[in-house]
Amino acid sequence: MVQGKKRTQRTTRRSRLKHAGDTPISLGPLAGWVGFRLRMAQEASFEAFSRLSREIGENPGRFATLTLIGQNPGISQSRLGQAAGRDKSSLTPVLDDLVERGLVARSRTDSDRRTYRLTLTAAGVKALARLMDCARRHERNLDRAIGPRDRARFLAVLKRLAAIG
Amino acid sequence: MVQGKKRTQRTTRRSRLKHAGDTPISLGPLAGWVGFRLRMAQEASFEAFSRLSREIGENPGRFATLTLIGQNPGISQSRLGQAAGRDKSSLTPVLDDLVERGLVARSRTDSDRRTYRLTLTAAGVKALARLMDCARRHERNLDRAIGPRDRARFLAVLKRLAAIG
DNA sequence: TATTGTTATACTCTATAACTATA
DNA sequence: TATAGTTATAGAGTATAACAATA
Repeated sequence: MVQGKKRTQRTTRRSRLKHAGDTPISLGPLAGWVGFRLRMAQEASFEAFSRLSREIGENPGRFATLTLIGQNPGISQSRLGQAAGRDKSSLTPVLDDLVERGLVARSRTDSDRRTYRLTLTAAGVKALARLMDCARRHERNLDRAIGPRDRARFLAVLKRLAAIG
Repeated sequence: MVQGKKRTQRTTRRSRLKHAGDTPISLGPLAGWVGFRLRMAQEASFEAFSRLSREIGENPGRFATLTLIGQNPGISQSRLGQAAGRDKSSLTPVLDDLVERGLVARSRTDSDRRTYRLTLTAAGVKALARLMDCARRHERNLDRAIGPRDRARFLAVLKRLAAIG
């Protein structure tokens, strides 16, 4: 229990893009499919961001959580879960970790003593700022691959895809 | 051990896109970032494909493996791992599962008795065909969200993104 | 010595169900 | 009864390290 407390440094997938293999492998119909290419692109992007955030000693998975709390101070854990598309029980260890490391404060409200109000501490604001730097660098790298001409259109397509049933 | 053998039907994230919340949550800078939108799009796409393949009693995670074996008959487990970007040890339970269910055949070679040659069985070919149907339907759904005008360009961008260091 | 595949082990992320305390 | 959060538990997916068999 409370597994989220242990912070490991080597969740990486260093071996991910090893030597591309002797003989090229046939991808068959996969090669032209959006679903497949979407997954590959997302994995590459996540991997690159992980690397950057690990350089500053942060966990890429915490970034979205810190951002959402910073952007919506006083948000409850359940609301946060909804926004991130995760069950509230999944957030308990994440927040335990962030609180223990002094980045997030949980405070009870008077009106409804069941819920917590989540806010960033000063250290949390700082950590988020560092992660934002990483994210900006990361976005610049992605933009370079996308090309300035295609960016807006690409982003619009991604938004439409995220909304499919 | 050999955890891959148990097939669960409820790895789903039914609660993923629950009621979109009373008050809209501010995404802040996340909203305009490719990395974030890429993740959301990929999750939606994976979720949709999971649903379709579950309808036919198949695991979406097995699709790429079956496709790669079907496309490269006689491939070894190590090569397969390289192609999928996974460690060979990660494939052992996956292949145990596929072999146990009679979809894939492992046969030793004479030339090098360390490696296996992986091939699809007749049942494997059939299962793959059913998954291909799902994938085609899935692609049509994605294409509808993308729009015919943007598709080629979108795919090209995804390929470039997958290649970032 | 190096490589193929397996095993033992561990860690992340996620979920459901049952629980406590509030409402 | 219903909701917010926690705990117990489980499972998928992945990795590293050590190992046996083979090269």
